[in-house]
Amino acid sequence: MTTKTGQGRNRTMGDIARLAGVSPMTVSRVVNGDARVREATRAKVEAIIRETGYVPDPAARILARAGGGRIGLLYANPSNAYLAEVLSGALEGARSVGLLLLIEPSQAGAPEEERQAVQRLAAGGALGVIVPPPLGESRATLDAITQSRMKAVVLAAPAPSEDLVSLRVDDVGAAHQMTRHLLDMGHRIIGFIEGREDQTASGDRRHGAQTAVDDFDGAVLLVQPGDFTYRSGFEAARRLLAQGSRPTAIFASNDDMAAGALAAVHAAGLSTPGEVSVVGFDDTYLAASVWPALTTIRQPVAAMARRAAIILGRGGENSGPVAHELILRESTAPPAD
Amino acid sequence: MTTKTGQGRNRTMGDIARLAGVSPMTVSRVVNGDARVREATRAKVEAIIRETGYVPDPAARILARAGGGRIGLLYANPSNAYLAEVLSGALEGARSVGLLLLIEPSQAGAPEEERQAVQRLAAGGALGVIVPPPLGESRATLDAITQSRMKAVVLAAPAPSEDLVSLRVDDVGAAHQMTRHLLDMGHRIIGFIEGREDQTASGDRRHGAQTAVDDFDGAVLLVQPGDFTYRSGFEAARRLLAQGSRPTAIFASNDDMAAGALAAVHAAGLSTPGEVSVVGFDDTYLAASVWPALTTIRQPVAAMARRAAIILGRGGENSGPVAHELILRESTAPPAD
DNA sequence: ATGCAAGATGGTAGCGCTACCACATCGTAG
DNA sequence: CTACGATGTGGTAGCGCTACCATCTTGCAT
Repeated sequence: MTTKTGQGRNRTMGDIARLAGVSPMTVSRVVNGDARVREATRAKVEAIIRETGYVPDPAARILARAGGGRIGLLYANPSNAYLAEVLSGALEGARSVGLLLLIEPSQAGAPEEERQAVQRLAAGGALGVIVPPPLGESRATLDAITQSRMKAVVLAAPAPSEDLVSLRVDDVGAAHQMTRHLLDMGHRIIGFIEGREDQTASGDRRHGAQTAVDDFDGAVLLVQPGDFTYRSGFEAARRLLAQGSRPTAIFASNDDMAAGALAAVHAAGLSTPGEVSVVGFDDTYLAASVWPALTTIRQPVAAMARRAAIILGRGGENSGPVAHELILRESTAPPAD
Repeated sequence: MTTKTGQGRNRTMGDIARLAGVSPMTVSRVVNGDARVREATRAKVEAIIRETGYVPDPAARILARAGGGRIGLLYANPSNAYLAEVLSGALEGARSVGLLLLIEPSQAGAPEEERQAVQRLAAGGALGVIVPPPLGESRATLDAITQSRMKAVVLAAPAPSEDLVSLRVDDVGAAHQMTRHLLDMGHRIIGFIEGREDQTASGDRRHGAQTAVDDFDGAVLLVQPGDFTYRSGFEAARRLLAQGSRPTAIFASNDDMAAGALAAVHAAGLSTPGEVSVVGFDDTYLAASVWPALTTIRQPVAAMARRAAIILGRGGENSGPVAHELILRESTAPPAD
């Protein structure tokens, strides 16, 4: 296979440099968004890049940056859509700051596996790790990370220590806002389905809902346990609906449980939102595909992951809460009276 | 039980060589399973490797292999639970054959975007692409791939041409098996909710179900259109249940629609599986989390992706159907009577 | 013994890119 | 009009690994 003409062969940075009449170094700077390149030069190089469809070789890049410039993303097969969003956000964020993303499978609940996953990342030269749930609340993973002296950004969980940055929405505030929304609509008896106890967000959401109700005269919150699964939402809702004073609205701590609650409401021969409003949390794809579509709280998962990558790259210790959004859909209405 | 002291920085091949008292080249041969290394030498090197927990740097490996050794994974809608599985399977497969996986976002339905995504992969030196649905049935993507002269393995869709390998379960056979299962249980009126018309699998599944019913005296299949969403499943099931001769079982072409059907059955005041059995297809996480858990067909998505990576790496033209599995859960029972 | 193929091993040269430092420019102050 | 920091830009040296070829051992026929 001869490749004299550039047709089949992949172009290298040197080729681009020659075409643009600059040195390879300058091309590298342009590609990596280095600020100190004159605007005219940058434009010329960028034009050639666009024209040739040049893409820098990721392998060479990783290698050249040995010891820096790579970050890791751990994932623990959370079979949900969450991961895909984290992934695309992290990918984009990493790209934007010129970092390489090392993706490493872990396995929540298996300490030894978790430790090894972290070590593979460390061995791979990652200087920081993005840790999506549920790994973010796992001692094994967290300990392994600090032990390897890597930085980390934990997603949707509290910062477990000073060194680790955490990116999460204000669960308390969001739950408060959602509850307040139901209250303002006229609901007075609100059912609340709690999430798994071992996740900090569960307690936070409940707390937010509780304070909203407490601040409102004549309103009550009926709490039922759940574990974030559809099934637990179904059962918790069933219990809620069987109570003497039936709630006119049910606030489930996540969308899966809200979907379950929806099914329970229908199974009880009631309508949504006519007789019982149902709301969720997270705004996963389920929320929009269920019928009626769920009013819920949107967590900007992809954006959080993108920001995590950037923090790891640029070192911003930016740990403040991420903005959430109340998404109004069709599963809520004022109570019938 | 593996590593001893994983402390910090990764070792290089040179370190291992020094520790073993051989040259780096020999270590490389051992790592790559080169036959011409004396048994004693190999054993010694392997011992050191095990002891130190050394892992060769994949980037360096690929770079040294003269640009070859990478494959791409295209992904379209990041909110698909499917993707997470494809990703982990592909990652594992790529690793097992020493390939670097380039992950590239695309955008189904936007031909220009799709073309560019493929080109970025080509420019990145990918010698093959893994194409998960729905990209596998998109002309834009497929054309761009052949045009770039890359190999491709299309997941869960028919091979669009001779050059492209396809990895998919036998949809016709699986649907036939599922239907047969319902028939054997005693169901005679079976509702079928079809998938999106533009995906080949939809027609295949319907066809499989139809032939199973046709071969069975006194059984009928009531078909309703759907589009693979929860909502369409809900509505199709509602139509099915409103018919004069109500089906005692509903076979939805995927799990999302089955979940919707479940909700419709309950909304109609009927029980599952007591009065109406409901089955799905795909075995996504939804299938197991819904209540009652769905009897469905498992597509080994991760395994398919792994195999795709291996085919791309080793070049096995292995295009045969992938084994599916009928998963029996709680949503099916003989018809009440 | 001696020669010679086959079997093991080592040395050298990059793969494509980026860190680091040196060197041109340029502007502005003295 | 020189001095000097600030700002672009180029040169050089690897990152960790593997081709490729050179070299050194062996085993065994002659």
